[in-house]
Amino acid sequence: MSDIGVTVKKNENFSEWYTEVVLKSGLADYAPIKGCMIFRELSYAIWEKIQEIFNKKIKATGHKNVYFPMFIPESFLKKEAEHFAGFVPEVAWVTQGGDSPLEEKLAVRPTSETIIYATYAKWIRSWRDLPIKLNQWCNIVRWETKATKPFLRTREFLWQEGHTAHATKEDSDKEVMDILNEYRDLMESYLAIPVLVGVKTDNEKFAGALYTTTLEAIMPDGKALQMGTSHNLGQNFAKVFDIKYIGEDEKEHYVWQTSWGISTRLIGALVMVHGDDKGLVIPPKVAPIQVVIVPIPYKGADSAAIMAKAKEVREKLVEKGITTILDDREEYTPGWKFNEWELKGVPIRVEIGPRDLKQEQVTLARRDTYQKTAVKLDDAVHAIEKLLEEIQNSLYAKAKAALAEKITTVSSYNEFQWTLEAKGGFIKAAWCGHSRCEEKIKEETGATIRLRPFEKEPPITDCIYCGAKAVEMVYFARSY
RNA sequence: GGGGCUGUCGGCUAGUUUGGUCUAGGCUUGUAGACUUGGGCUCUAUAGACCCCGGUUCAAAUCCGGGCAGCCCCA
Repeated sequence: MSDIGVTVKKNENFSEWYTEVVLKSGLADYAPIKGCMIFRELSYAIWEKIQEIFNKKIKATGHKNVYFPMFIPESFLKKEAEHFAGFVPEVAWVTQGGDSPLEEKLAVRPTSETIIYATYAKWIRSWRDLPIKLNQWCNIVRWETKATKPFLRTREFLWQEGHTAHATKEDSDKEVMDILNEYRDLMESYLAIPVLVGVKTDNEKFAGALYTTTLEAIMPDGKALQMGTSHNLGQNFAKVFDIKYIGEDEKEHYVWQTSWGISTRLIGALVMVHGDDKGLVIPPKVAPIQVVIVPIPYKGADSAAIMAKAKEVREKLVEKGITTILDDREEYTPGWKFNEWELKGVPIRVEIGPRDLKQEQVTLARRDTYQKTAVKLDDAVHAIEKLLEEIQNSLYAKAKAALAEKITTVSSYNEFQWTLEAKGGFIKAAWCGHSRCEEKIKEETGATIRLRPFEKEPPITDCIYCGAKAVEMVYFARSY
């Protein structure tokens, strides 16, 4: 019996708990290809929600969606040396078509900068062509050799990648920040996952970028998860792909470019941050099903009246734009349904039984706290609307508190190591700004600098590793 | 990157140590029916499996080798 639901406790074996929730809730299944996964109905519906939200945001600021080929000629990928070196270890290649070998092998895109920018070179002539702001939703292949995990690290995943070209550095800087802010809003206001934002160090920046901005969340096991990145590519790609325009000054200039992306990894974050021992907990704003109505038709009770009432409530909710389903399956008992919908993370369950009918009420059960309340039929819709909002806010508040609890400021390397072992999470420490210290710390502890925060704080000590004068406080963590 | 472990009906598993009544057992699920329904009811009937390739052997789910797939732990 117990093996229908989640059998592992979240705080006892986090890793196994995650795997169980993902499989049993119906989010995903394993594919018969190593490191690949099947996005089932539930996770794909969440992904569609994310697409809907983000599309609305970027379209409002003049971006348009396009689709470029998934095959990239080797020669394109090679053009930007740093970019090529960064991606080549995990590129999957197509070397043969039918029976005959290809003249030039083709990369299955690990990211699309090169193929898109080769085309930008063709399209951009004048300052009047700028800015160009395109985005695509597509799949990506990175042939991971490390252990894979559904949503978090798979050989193929889904994402969106935005690619823009601008006349000036100022414009491109602004684009990087605008997108970062939209990402942040998506994560915090919709997915209810608070993030830290800042800039990556040179070691951790995107291969070929001038600088990379990032959004980082913390997971309950104390590991950081990179939720999204927005890069300023400078003129690196413009120079190798020869993307030039004639300015108002009648002179030739290279364009300034940005690229940015979020992936289905976000779904993994959502599972880890909000889920509990009973399964998924999906924030109302991204829940494919927001309300489930479970009728409770006793033998001898007026089942017809209960059903009629259930349908009436559903109609009213649907009218308000609340995604509602009525679970009228006769082969399952209410108790069974309760468990199933909890496993699937539906934010609110509405129970309607003889008792409710008699008192002209419905019973509301919230997924996040299991709290049950009775509300009068006339107030039901309003109460549900309010409760959805409250659940959304409460999930965010809870995650926010968890994030705050997982940030520790340390003033020595000893304390750093001790904290990392005992507690994990983000560790805020003073850093001299040199890659060497960062590398040594990574080697010795496995932690990397996740970000250099935008909000600068004066260093409280010298560099915790080398003792030289520190330039800033940065956030370290072990990460997924 | 390093280490450990696992693969048996759709799911969870017994059997593997010590090869042989294993014609592979149980629970759950599926299907048909009855009974129930406020937290995974109960009963009856029925369906369903040894990951793949090779080796050892009179005999392989069991031992050996390889492959494929998955999980966990550490960095």
